[in-house]
Amino acid sequence: MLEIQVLRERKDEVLKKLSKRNGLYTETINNIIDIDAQRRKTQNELDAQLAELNRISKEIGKLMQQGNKAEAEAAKEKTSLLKSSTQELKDKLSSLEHQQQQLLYSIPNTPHELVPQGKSAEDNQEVYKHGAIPVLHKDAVPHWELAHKYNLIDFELGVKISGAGFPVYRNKGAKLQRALINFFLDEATRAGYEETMPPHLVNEASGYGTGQLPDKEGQMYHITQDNLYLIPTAEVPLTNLYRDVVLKEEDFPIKITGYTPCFRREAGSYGKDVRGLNRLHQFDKVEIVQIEHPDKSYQTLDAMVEHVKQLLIKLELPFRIMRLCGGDMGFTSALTYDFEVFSAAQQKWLEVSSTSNFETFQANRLKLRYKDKDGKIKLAHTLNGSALALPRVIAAILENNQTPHGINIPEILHQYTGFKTIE
RNA sequence: GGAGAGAUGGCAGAGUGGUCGAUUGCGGCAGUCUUGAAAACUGUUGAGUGUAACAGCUCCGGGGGUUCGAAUCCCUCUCUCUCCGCCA
Repeated sequence: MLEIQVLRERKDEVLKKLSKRNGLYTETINNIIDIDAQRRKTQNELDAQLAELNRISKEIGKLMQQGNKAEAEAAKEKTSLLKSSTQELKDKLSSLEHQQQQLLYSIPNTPHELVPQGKSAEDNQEVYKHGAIPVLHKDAVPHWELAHKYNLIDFELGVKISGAGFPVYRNKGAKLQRALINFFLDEATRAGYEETMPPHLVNEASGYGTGQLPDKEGQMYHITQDNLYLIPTAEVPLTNLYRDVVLKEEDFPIKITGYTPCFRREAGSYGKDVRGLNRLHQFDKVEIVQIEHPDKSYQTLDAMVEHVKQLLIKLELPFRIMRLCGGDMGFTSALTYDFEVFSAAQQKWLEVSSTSNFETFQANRLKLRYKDKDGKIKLAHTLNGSALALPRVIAAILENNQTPHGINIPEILHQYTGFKTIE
């Protein structure tokens, strides 16, 4: 959520930045500013009347103590008019506040100056590329066939016990999952992130904190009986650890990592794009989150991008880094880098990480603040990145490393898997 | 699932209708003292909104109500703790 002061004081700048996104926000923002003016005016009127009411009440208290019943009664008379008019103002105020809040929720984050203009994924900017595209043998097949052939993942069995999008990993397929999770967590620990194991179900307030609610509730599984949501990413519990927190400057940076399964209802998209591991309702991911001083957050974003980059290099996967354009960037983000690995049998790039700086957008909702040197309380910056999401990494490992005799496991994983090949 | 107790400032813990935005202790910060530190002493120390700065206003788990006036009374929701039951 954008800060109302920013809209009030730097409207033109905000509108200019937002112009990189799809959608028009001028009218909404004008509307917000208008409502805000009314809201503040109403607040002032109300405050003045409440001050008067408080003054009279204190007077009555004194009169009662002095036993001056008659004057006390007279004073009471004076309050009745104030009471009804303050009530009216209160109602008006809460209605204005509500309207303003709803409108503010509907404005996405302002893109950073590096964000390219553009409507869709085609307008994203490639900023880095690494590794050669592998040339596969003539009988090479996509990962879902490999998964079947080597008994690594059983999609049909998943359908039986849960439904489409819930694969059952088996044998070396399951062990490869576990190996990757351990590898990612170890790398994050080495980079100074605190390892955590957060809850996989979160409450409504947490959903609001990171921006999944109120707009995107359809993407989350919702347990209505207890009003809990299955997390679509560890970003939600990890970032919400710092909801309603006032940090000290020396606490920065806060670096946390965690492995969790992720649950997504993902209404939409069918056909070839969703075959095999490309799109799932449940998948595993190691997330890295940082909470940082506003002056340093872009430096930190670069460091996080570098961290993810090294993971893919160590896994020997060909990949590219895309700077998302305004039209493709998430609602809450100010700058996002997507990592895509090349899946050689499918002959396409698969997104395996999204690493973003949210600036104060999440912090504003989370009330995640810090006290600066002058004792002023300010919003912190939040960042997060997948490091990494497993399924598509596995798809690429299986496809890219297949030979007529089996699949080679990247060397860095040998210590984790305990095996070097899948035959 | 059943029964009971509770929710107050960073923490502990008072406060049962009228200078309570909140006694006190601890912690934090500043100062005195000290070569320095500790101890002791003195002062200061919640958040939001608002203002040029004051003032004012709001906040004692959330929401609602009673009253001229509520941290204090009533209703309701949520959460926590204790005991019993069940259970990895």
